[in-house]
Amino acid sequence: MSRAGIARATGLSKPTVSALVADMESAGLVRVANDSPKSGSIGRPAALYELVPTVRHSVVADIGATKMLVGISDLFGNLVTERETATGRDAREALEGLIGASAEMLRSIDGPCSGVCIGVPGIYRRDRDRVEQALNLPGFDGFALHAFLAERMAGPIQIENDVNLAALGELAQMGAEQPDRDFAAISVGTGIGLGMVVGGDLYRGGTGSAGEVGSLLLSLPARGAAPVTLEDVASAPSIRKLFGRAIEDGRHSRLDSSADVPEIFEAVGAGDDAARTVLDEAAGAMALALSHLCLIADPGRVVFGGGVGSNPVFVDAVRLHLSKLLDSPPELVASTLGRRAALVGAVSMSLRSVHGSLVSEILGGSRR
Amino acid sequence: MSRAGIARATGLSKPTVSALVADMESAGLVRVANDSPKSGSIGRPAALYELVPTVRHSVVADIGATKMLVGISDLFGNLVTERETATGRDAREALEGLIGASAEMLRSIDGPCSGVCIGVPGIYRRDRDRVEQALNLPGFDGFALHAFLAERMAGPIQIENDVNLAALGELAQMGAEQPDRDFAAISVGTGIGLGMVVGGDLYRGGTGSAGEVGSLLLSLPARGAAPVTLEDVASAPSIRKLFGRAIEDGRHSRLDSSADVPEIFEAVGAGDDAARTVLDEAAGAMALALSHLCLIADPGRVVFGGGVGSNPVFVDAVRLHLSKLLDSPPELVASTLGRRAALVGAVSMSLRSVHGSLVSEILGGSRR
DNA sequence: CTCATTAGTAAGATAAGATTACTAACAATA
DNA sequence: TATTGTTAGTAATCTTATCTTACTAATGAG
Repeated sequence: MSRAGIARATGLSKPTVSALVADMESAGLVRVANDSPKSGSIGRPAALYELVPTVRHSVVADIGATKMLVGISDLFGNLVTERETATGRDAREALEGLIGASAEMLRSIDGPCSGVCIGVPGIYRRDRDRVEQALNLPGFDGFALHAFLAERMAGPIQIENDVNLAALGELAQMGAEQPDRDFAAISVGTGIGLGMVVGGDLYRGGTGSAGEVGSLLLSLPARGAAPVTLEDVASAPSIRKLFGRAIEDGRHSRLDSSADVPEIFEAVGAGDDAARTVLDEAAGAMALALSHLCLIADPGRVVFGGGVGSNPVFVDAVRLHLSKLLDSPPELVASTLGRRAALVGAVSMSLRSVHGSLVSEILGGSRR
Repeated sequence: MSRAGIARATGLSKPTVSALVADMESAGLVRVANDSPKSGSIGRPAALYELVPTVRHSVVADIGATKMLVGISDLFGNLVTERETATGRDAREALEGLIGASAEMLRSIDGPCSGVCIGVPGIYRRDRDRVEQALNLPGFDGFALHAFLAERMAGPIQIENDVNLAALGELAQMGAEQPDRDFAAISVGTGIGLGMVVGGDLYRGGTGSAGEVGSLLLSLPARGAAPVTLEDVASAPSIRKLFGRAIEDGRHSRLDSSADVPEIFEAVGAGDDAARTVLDEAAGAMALALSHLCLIADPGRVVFGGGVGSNPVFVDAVRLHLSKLLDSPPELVASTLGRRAALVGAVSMSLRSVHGSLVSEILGGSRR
């Protein structure tokens, strides 16, 4: 963007913009872009300025049950480095792996780390600095994550639920094309989670535990009977279990009773009876949950992610079931980010905070 | 608030504040309060300034199915006048009654009307200027409310769903005591509606139709069977109907089969069998819907309003059922605002806009 | 080669607001 | 009762971010 363009966009005068840009350039925050046109259009060619992407780097990570993604992001949100490692046996091992990997990756970068954003598979409560309901990873539950990391890493540390980060990732992915600032991202894999974006920001709820749709009840449990939740029907382990049971019940199938979810879903297209039954059950339950979500929160769009959720066969089946439950169902799409969704969201979240601190730093500097 | 206090609160210097306050005082927007202490504490006594409540008035209204509340609010949110009239036969008659009543009430006020906020029993779509799903009032559905009112009334016109306004009303009622800026207000009466406050603001959803919980399905409808919604079990008409049916089915009761909802609820305490059954069914369904709401949106508190909802018997029953469905259920309380909830909310909403326009007016004036 | 057009700079003008130092008005205390 | 400490408010001056105006720089079109 040129100085004159900034002046037009902000309403500030050209001299003011020039002075500010000069300050920022001498501070090393911006530079003249290489692709500034020397000619081509009428008038004096503009000197296009761009952020120097390397003045700040942040560490981003997504800690999963078995695998962990760690990366370094620059100011543009480009992942300069990225690495996938095993999570390890427990929380401490995972975090030490994370710290080691990030330290090593930061060595190839000049300048310090100016922020950390990590996604965790559970509810993180800022007020108490505790991870809750992190069932997948031993030792995570009740862990004081912020205190642990603040001692060992530089810069402000942000911790967020992985599904919420995935929602932010989808927001970043949609980008400027579609300004869909209100939507929901549902992740269906080992568990089922929901992240909601409201007005371009994450919505966390009153106590920070919004989006725990895995525990959604499919109906009022009969007296004494065990309640049946969405996760009992539509998560990956449940789908496998239900498929195995369908086979035992004598349903026809060309697949083995220990088939994997992608195999099951693929078999549906080939007319597999057991696979069809299981998919219908899972998609029907998900559609019911979605109908609740739409009537309560009315997201403009729903993005499905995770191993099960990003499968188009699943999304199509849910869409069909939902159309029977709602008059005007929202747009359902399958995520294209795959397993990197939460990492992309972590980048997006750290960018917000880094940009904010950059602005106040520039203002603070010029006030002196 | 004193000039020195404003300076401390805003971070501006005392001379600046003094100049601004002097401007506002000469413009008639603020005045020295009568209760300024001439003595009592150490130091020079502060001259306490207050907004002049009568510089702006707005018209607020809540249009119900049968009755309509119209009032005039000053800058403090005091209802200077308030009137209850019959809604009339259709939308046009209601609106003409509203316009007539407000014009008459405004005559006793000096100065013009600086804003209008009305609550309607249906979804209002700003983008299309259409009321939708206003089933209770003939002629309302599809009515271009804003265009109609803008021709006949002065100032900016705000139109909002009545349940959303009731939620705002509860927020205003809670006031500064409890800063509960994330909560849900459920209105249970002829219909069932939900208003959500997120971060102190109304949440309307992607298409503006968030909170239509009346249509929430209690379970996946069996193939070919009619779906059963929350409203089919827990709304006032449904409760009466179910009670009548329970009597027909031979349940014991000291009440007539045409008993009213308050009578039915009161009978529960006396051990009435049929009443107990019906209450359990309604409260159970509501608890299921609440469990969905909590898992999805996690409100910090839920306020029940409306004829059925504000009945403590109902709230107690829902609380009991909900405690069986959720590990940590939110606080459930019955509204104390009664039928005036939406009107109070309309006052609150109009205050926000009037305060906003006042600020920009003052700034605009001082810039000249 | 000149003119229209757009980018950027220089120098003075303006005004919002800070700083400093004062006066005003009270309570507490000797 | 006079003094002292405390808080409220004002007067005069100064900073500084910004705008305005008028300029130069660099290009394409004719």
